[in-house]
Amino acid sequence: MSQTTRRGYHHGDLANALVDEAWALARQGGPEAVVLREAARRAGVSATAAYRHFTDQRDLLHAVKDRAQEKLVATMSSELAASAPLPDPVAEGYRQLRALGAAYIDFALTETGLFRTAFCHTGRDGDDAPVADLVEASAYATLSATLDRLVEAGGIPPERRPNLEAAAWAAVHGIAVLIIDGPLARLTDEERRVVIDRALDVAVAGIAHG
Amino acid sequence: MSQTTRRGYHHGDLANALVDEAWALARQGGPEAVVLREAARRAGVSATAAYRHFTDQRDLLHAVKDRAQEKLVATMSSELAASAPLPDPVAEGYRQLRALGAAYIDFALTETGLFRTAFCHTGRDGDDAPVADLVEASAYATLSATLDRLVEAGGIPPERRPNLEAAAWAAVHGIAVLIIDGPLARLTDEERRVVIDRALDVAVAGIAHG
DNA sequence: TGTACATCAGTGAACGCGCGTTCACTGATGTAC
DNA sequence: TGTACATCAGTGAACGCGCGTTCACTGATGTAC
Repeated sequence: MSQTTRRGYHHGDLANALVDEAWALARQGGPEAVVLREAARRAGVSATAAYRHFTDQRDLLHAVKDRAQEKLVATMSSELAASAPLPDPVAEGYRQLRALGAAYIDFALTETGLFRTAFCHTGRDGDDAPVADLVEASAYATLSATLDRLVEAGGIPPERRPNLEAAAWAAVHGIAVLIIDGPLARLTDEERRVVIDRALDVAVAGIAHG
Repeated sequence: MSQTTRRGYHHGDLANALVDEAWALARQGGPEAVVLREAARRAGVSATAAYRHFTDQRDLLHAVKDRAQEKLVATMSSELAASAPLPDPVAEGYRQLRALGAAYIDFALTETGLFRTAFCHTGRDGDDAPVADLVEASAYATLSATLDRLVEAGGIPPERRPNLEAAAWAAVHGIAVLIIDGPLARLTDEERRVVIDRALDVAVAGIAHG
């Protein structure tokens, strides 16, 4: 398709086309599937051409990783926005928290390749983005804001507020990873649903009482 | 070293020697570092010799994976046994739960290569061991037994018992993964200590109240 | 509007890498008689 | 105790693979005059 939009010798927007193809590879096979030569092939271009736009294969992978992270955040946000708020602000805060967690896990299970890519090593300097980077425009920020609202509404005493992001994140991330390629991979869909539900209950209860 | 114990043309115990070397590779570089040729090299043997004892590179990796899982369980068990019990059975149950979680995370952070190997794909049939397999001789069994004791002692109402293993496991696994190569990788040692502590508090509270 | 020329964005052949794996082989070991 | 022979456990050369990457190149584009 990017091939059909190509006009003549010059591609026009090869950088984006390559990321698109790499994205498709990642989506289907995770970060290991992001092969520079294959992305170029699919874009209808010689492998060398990629080096006009990316310094490295890692550079290309990193672009996909960024996009995958954005997609995760966008999915969570939109799922949150789509749901109906509750009148009680405390209940509403907890509902949001649970919805965020559910959306995170759902993304991980339905877009496994992208999820794994969002959390892969690219080996690039500045990779393993420090939390500081994540605070802006990320799942972390959304989560953080939700927790803040919960404190304001009186749902969580302020002295228990610190570091709740990490605890909440760990709970949902753990479930996602254990199901994706850990010991919970063999569960049936129904068992899986139950386990996810239970884990979310426990996580929310932990934030409420711990 | 395995080279020095070698007597003559026949090695004597090449299978174990290869796993030892592969183990050392995994310990230092994770599952990707388990290179059959390198393990053979280190064992002082031609690469081909490995095929007398393992059908595949995957087969060798799987042996290391098994051993890494056992090591994780052994570490958790011994750390649990080494700590002082509390008089109150409920408090003791929660103390054990927390100690197990702490040991799990500690193993993940100090033996990262082995931890990652314990949870890697080997692509072998029967890999991604179903939970059923794990119930015997595993971290899962230890956790399960601890939760059972907690129910018996009255620390958890029986109706809230189901699926707590997965929830607890997810919490500690999530923290470990996020720190090992996720967004929490850049924390200082002190921040890390605080985050782990907080996450354990929240997880235990969740199990107690959720 | 036309031309000269720098720059940009591609090409395609080639390399090195290190791996896993196969092959035909040979030296060592153990067992039957 | 000695010998024949099957079997076991190694050897070393070689292959194919597909990758990332470099190289010298050429076609297309845009700008100055």
